[in-house]
Amino acid sequence: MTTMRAAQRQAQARADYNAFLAACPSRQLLDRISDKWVVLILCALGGDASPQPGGSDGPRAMRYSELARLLAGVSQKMLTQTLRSLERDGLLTRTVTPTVPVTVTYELTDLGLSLHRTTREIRYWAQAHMSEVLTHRDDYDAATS
Amino acid sequence: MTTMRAAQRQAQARADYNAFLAACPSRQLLDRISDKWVVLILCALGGDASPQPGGSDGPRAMRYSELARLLAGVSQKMLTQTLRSLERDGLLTRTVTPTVPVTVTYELTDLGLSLHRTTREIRYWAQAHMSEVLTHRDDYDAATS
DNA sequence: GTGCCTACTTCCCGATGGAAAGTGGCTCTT
DNA sequence: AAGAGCCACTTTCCATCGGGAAGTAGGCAC
Repeated sequence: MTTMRAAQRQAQARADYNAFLAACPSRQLLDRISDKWVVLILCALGGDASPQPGGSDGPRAMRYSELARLLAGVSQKMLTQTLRSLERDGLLTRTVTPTVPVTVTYELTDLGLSLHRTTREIRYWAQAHMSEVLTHRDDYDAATS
Repeated sequence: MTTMRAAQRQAQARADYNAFLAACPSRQLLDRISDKWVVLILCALGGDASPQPGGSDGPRAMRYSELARLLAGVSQKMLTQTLRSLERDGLLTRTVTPTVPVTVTYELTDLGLSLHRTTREIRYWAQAHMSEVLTHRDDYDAATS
């Protein structure tokens, strides 16, 4: 029953959802995931901590403080907020272990992993084409100055 | 000469750029492209106007007003601003044709096209997994209410 | 002239994100 | 028993950002 409902929804999705329409739910979802902290959190939990494409050790659970350290510059407020919304959307799980002091770990779900395949490409693209972009910026600024 | 310099920069890129570091230029670039309007503009110019993955007619130049209509909900201010920054970064070109009234068209460059491959995946992901996300949201809200 | 067209640009204001300080629960020290 | 410390937040305050609406520029038609 659940499976059928999911299959039906999927079929409906392919037919109805269009992120170009402002009122479409998929547009809000696109807005949500087109966010720097979302991309970086998915990359972090996906195991892309090292700079090179080949440097991934696969997805792994991470502690809150570990994420805060890796995503240099994120405020605690945004980190918590973003993690909560990703948890609500089913992209990751939040696990509280009653050690002392308490340990909270975050881990990608299968759904989160499927999006990670794309967000990792965004990061790699930014790193791989940085120099090209820098050159274009120089040209543009020189031409418009 | 130009080619060698590009190759050198590329080599340096792979060695040095890491988007997890707040001060790294690639981090700012990641911030820039992890933006809903950037994703939608690239999708629009990449020819993804129809909702289905198979519905692309390939990249094409579009007028300002055409983009404004397709990206429902974008303000003129943000559209202009985002297009300018994408032009500066070399992802698209802006062409003014002195018709009457004036015609301004935007078209992806090769660099823009290479990023479009990824942004289109983001849109498809949002549309394909919308129902799953909706289910998770219901579950989460039911559990935390 | 007046109006109309496209493609912006400017102004104002409410929403959003960052910095920093505060909270709570538990344990270890003195 | 009273601090002190640690982790994971939560709250407060303020600056910046983005949206809505109105204004601008330049050219032609009437």
